[in-house]
Amino acid sequence: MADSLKESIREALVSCASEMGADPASLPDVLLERPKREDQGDWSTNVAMQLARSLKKNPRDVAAMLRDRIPDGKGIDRIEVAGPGFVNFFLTRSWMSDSVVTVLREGASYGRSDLGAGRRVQVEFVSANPTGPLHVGHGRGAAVGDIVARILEFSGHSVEREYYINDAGLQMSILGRSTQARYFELLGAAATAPFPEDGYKGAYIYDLAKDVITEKGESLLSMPLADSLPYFRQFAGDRILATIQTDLSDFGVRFDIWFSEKSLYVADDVPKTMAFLKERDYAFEQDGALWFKTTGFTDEKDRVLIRSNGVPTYFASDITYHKNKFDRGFSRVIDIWGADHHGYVPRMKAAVEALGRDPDDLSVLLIQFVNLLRDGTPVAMSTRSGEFVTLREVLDEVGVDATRYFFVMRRSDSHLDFDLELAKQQSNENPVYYIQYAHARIRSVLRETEARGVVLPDVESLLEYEFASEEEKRLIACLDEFPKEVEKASRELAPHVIASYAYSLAGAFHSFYNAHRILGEEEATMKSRLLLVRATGIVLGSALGLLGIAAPERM
RNA sequence: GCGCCCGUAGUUCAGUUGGAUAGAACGACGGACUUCGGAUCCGUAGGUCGCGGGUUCGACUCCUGCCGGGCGCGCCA
Repeated sequence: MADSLKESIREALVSCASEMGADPASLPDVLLERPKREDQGDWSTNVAMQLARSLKKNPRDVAAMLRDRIPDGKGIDRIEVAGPGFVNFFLTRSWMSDSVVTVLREGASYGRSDLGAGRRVQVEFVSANPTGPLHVGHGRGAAVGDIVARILEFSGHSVEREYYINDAGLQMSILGRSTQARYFELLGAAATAPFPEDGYKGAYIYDLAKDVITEKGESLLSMPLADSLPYFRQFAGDRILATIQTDLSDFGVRFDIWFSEKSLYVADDVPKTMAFLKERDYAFEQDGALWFKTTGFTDEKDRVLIRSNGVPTYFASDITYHKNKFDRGFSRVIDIWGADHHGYVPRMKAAVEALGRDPDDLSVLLIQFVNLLRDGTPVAMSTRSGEFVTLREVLDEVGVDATRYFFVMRRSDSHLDFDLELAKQQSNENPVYYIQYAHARIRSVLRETEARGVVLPDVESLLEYEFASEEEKRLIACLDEFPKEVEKASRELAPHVIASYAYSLAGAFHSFYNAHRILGEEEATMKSRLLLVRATGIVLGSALGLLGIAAPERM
């Protein structure tokens, strides 16, 4: 409906513009929106005001001219000029059954689009060092990344999900030495292997050390520390990665590729990339180090790639890794980082440009911190001391669905208050259950329909029916919005758009359900409402699917 | 000191090509169907959109100065 309306407006616009001597090529895009108020029509456009600006005409005159040139019929009841120059469209009731029929015809693919035109997109997220369990902050990144990937798939992209394992740096050695020290400590030889100053103090290190004892007994006690260290490092790293993988999988987050940083060094990719940059004059030597030349890019100063002691920086690894990504043929790469890395973005963009790509081929999504609360008071967390709330603990306490929803209910780049008690509550304070309850209710009504032997009519027969109530109208308008909301979420990489959409759809349904009976109504009304209920179930199911949250049959 | 983000109802937050009377949830208060699920619904109160200037027909939105909060500014990762 909106599309054909847009076309009519477009034609009228061209006709007006040519009469007033404007260049038809420079006309504004026709933007249709649903006004907030009933008396402002079903659809509204501000193009008249847009056009008036460039023509230096009175917006209301342009609007009136536009109104007179849009043909009646085609579902339009009347057109009004309002306010400073809005053109408001009041539709005949038929648009509602049209919309419901569209949903029912398209089913689970309603809302899908080919916005991405099948382009290959990579989403890299979480990528936490395998030096400890995932904490709450990682959880938010995991939820956002996973849902962004789902949204991109739904809007026609070919998506790969990747986890970058930082297994090459100093951190892994510290992990190994920490585990080693705890091993000796547990076996009463703490003095032999003192705990490193910058070591990982979390209790999980003791668990790892116990596991080593189970595997190896006391056999590592007599070995020189330097000789057993590689074992500890490998063992601890592997175990922790396995834990991370289990946690993510239990959180409903799946990865296609687990990419090891180490593999970049095994294949000599880092030196090759450095040579690549040098050849193109983007890198130079100074003070015994190799530097990335920022001149000409948006970053503020030159950065070290290879230290004077010959050890590459994290930045060098990262450039190499991103070159590797683009070499794999992705047309777009999305990185999801903690917001504390925001200063790193210009540098990485500059690097991408030096690699010969458009800097916009890389999108970085910054995830703000999670402020964990219990009954309104902050839960103390400190990574350094090893006291932090893990993702696992939150999942065990509040469950997957509520955790996912809470992580994406706000914009990713704003701080998030996560109240554990609230998330657990199965009450009206909790939006997750509100949404799921709507779905369960829908399934329940449809089960009851079947039990009473009511046969749903053909979808097409709905076109003869006119929905009349405010609640039906609001619900259908909401169903109608879904494709646009998906598009917006996809364009802006914004999962919270879907989260709040699901909430309003559930709300529109609850209002409808409360105001009207379905079963037992006069036949045409009953069957039309049943089809509406079914359509709502489809869209609500899709929205929940995008969020990776269960759409329950009953609760 | 420089840079990025943020400041909207008591609280937590929506609000992007600048548009109509700034929205929602929670909390508070008052109500609802003897039937399909009350984990629901309906209503009321609650705002100088941090403050001051500017741009214009029109600013929560754009520009600018200040105030307040977060984060970042390494041959760390």
